Amino acid sequence: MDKQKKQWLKLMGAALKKAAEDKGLDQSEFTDRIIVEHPPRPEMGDLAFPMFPFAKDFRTAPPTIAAAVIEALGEDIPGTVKTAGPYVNVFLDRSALIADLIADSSDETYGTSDLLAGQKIMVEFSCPNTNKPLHLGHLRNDAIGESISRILMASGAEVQKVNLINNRGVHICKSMLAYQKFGEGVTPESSGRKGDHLVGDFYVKFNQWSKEDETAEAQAQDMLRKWEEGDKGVVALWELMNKWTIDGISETYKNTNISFDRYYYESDTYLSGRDEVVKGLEAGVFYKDEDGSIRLDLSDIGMDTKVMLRSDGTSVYMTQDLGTAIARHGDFPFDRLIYVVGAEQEYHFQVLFHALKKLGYSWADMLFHLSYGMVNLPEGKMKSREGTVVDADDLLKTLSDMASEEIRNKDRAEAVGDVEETGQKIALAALHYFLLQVSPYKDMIFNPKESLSFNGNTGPYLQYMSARISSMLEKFEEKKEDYAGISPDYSVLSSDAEWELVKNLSSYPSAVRTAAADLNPSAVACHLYDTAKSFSRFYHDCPILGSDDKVLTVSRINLARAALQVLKNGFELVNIPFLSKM
RNA sequence: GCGUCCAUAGCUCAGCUGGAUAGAGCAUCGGCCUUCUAAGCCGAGGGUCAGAGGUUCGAAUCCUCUUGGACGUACCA
Repeated sequence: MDKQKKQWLKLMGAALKKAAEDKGLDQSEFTDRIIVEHPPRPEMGDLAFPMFPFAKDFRTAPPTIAAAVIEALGEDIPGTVKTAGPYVNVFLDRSALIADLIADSSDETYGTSDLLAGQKIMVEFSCPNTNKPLHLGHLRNDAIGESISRILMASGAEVQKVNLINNRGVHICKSMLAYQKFGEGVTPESSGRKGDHLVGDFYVKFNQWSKEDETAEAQAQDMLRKWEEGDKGVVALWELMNKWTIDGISETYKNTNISFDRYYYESDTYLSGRDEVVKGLEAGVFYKDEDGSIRLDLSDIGMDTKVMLRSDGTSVYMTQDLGTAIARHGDFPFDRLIYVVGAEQEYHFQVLFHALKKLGYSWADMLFHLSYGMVNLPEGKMKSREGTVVDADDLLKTLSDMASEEIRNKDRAEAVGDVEETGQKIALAALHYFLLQVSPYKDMIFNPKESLSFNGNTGPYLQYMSARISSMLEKFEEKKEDYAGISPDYSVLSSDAEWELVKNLSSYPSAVRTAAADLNPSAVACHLYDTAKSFSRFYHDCPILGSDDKVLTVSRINLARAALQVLKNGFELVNIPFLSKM
């Protein structure tokens, strides 16, 4: 559709100019002000050009201009035009557009572009703590980060996905301490408990214990100090338990199709961050406060001061992020670094970016905080203390089980083959679609009862449509000989349902472009829903294999194939597994 | 207090750079399985786009104020 839009913009520009000349006006910048739209109802046309903006220049009512423009367009145009009050509505040459679509959408490159060619973009996301398993909030982060990365790649950028493991700090020591006291040597192997959950259990245990024993917090601090000093026993335990957690979390990543090109560990970067702060102090960017801490003065951007290094010389979150950013630019000289991090850390990133700028790093302007909203429950925030946190693995398991049960209830077990595997893929579709259909920056509500549905505007609905197309195409392949030598004729695809589907499929690339420009996967997710819905209507209204007209069958098959390709390509971008059967 | 963000159907969410009668799903009610998978399709009801001003030929969209909410304003991450 892009091609046609551009073509019509040009035609419309020329026509406006001609109409202006006829009136004795000389307005050469008309073309910049032309707006293309889509009429609200299909029977009104495919493209709409409002004439309001030119009313002043022409000193005429828009409908009159519309008529003049149509006059100026003449007869020799690819399609037909009609005035609709102040609008010039265009009806595109359908068969030409369909032929273009079929040709363009033949493979996985449909929807990709070179919009960001040559750009190196680093995307940071997930960033778990190593003291507990992932929860629903992480799943949103992961879904956004992974999807954004894929969308940017599809737009031609060279993308590096990075994860920062927060494996250092007193919260880690709390799990360790509880393990020392109550663990009795239990391991993930001996208990059969997934490593991250096992470590998380001890984190919970610590919090219970600290209520009874008021020295608990101090003991944890003491352990952190020992860790920083390199105490062998503490470091060994730290390494062991970190491995458990990371192994467990990695399994969750694997189950959700999330991956990283590179891992950074806070334990590696906090020291280099400290060096940077010291350098910054010497350079006069930072200053030493009366209390001994090293700070950044932010009064120039209307904020207070911020601690870069504690008075005892230990590092804070900021210290570490400073070191990490600098290390990253060395590893991968990015044109853009996108931090996918919750909105509650906006202040932190403002300070971080400002600090880097003041330290003289020219690339500080290329840092971007993709600030996303929280996932809340109907009763409010998820609170670990109240045990209302939705665990990622539990949620996935619940969804998978529900999907598997659904398969059996519908007597599809035999058709799909591996019920459990299919169930997992349906679960992923449900989850990722649910998380990505919402604009990232908005808070969202997860209602377990309602959100776990597989009907309606959901991921499984999208999968269902792709599965139906697949099995139909399979059937077509079986009787392919019957259609040998039959060529498609797209002028036979004249129903509303077909045309709506064609228009949707044609605008898929622009949905991907929007998603890339706005860093918003929901543009793709929502477009795919429209695709599935359009296909569904087409499929319902238009017999394909059942038609006696072989030309019609072949033409519709090609359209269905295009729909499947769009769904498949889009699924890849929003991390929804494709199923040929369900 | 100050700062940032949000407010669209009973609920969960779309609504592209301002444009024609504001859209989906869920829920409610009513149709459709002798025909390509009913996880489907079709239809009905449901809206003062939080409120008030303003800009504009034209506002859910831009500006100002008010109200309600979230988050932040740590030598936590």
